[in-house]
Amino acid sequence: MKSTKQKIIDLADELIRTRGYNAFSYADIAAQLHIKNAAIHYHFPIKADLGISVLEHEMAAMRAAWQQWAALPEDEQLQKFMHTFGIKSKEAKICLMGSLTPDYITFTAAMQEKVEQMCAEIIQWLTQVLQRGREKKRVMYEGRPYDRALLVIASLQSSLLLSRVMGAQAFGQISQQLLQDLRP
Amino acid sequence: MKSTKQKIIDLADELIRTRGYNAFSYADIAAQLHIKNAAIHYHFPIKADLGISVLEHEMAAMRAAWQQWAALPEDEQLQKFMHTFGIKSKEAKICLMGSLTPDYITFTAAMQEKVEQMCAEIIQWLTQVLQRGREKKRVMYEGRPYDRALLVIASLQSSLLLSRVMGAQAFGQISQQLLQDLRP
DNA sequence: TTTAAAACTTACTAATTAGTAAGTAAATTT
DNA sequence: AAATTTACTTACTAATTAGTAAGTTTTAAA
Repeated sequence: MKSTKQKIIDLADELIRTRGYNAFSYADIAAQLHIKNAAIHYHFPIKADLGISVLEHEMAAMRAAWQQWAALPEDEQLQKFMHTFGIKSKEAKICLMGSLTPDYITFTAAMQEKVEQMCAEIIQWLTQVLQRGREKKRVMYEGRPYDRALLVIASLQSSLLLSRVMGAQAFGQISQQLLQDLRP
Repeated sequence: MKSTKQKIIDLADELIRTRGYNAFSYADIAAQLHIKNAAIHYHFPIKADLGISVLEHEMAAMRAAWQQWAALPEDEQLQKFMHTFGIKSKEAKICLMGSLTPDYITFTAAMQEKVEQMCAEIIQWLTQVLQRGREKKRVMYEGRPYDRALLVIASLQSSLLLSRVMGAQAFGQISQQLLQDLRP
């Protein structure tokens, strides 16, 4: 049985991914969970506290997945990573980066920092996978691993944004092209 | 001398690109232009009317640019297109697609349609440039031109989003990689 | 079993939101 | 010069927003 706090985080996560951070309110959560507005404020005094908790939860889940994949060849780790985006695409959801970076300047300093940390951590992981993958000749590309990591994450992020507008097949089309460019 | 209506559209465009559609209000515009709230409602009865006008203006400007470039070789058209994103990146602004697609489901049907139209038109132009460019051997890539167009626009869109969080150099790093993959 | 801490609800507030109705001034047309 | 249209302002409203203060119930500890 999930705690109320966890239910709030999960629902906030969903609302951020579907409607956006500035387009959901405590009232939306209260109504859906059959609790009162103030109950949310008890767990998360201000909205940024909830936003930060959602980010921390997402990062914990990502780190857990990365650890599970750690022993796999780098090209397979990459495919697993892409697959998580594919799942989101089918649910008509977007990633937290895609949802939160457009509204970035409306956030509190503490939340901006969390968003920055998340982006940096994802890019760092991708950079390492791409670097080792190239060393072991599991993937191929020109230029610096960091730069390629930026391209990959940027493409995946936007593929979710575009999928909701242009149709769900957009994700597959973009990720296919992305993989093609990385084939050894 | 710009009309009040045009000033409202221009300021709304800037606010959408910096703060996001759901994070700016008629009051923000009224204060900056030293007019009253109701003056904006006179020109744009509901917020979606203003949003749609911003989109139509952007599309008109884009079509004008495309026409100017029409005689250039396709790889140069592509570089010009990327350069417009580079300018936005330096201004810490994002493209309308990047700003509006995350909030897509909170829009009215009429505005959703406009966003869809804009995305479709940009992708269509890019598809044609990439197709002709490959025929003339000015650019090279595997797969369908439409799929490659999706990848290109997705990368550019997200490069602006990431630039504000990870630093302005991100745009250059991503677009460099993008061009590398298209080199004949 | 009393105490106390945790997890809420009730009942608000002050600010902001999009949007409207009625009136006014300025420009344009007749 | 009179009539009309355009471009506003004044003065609101009803709903929603994040957030708070004080009280109540539930859970757990001493």
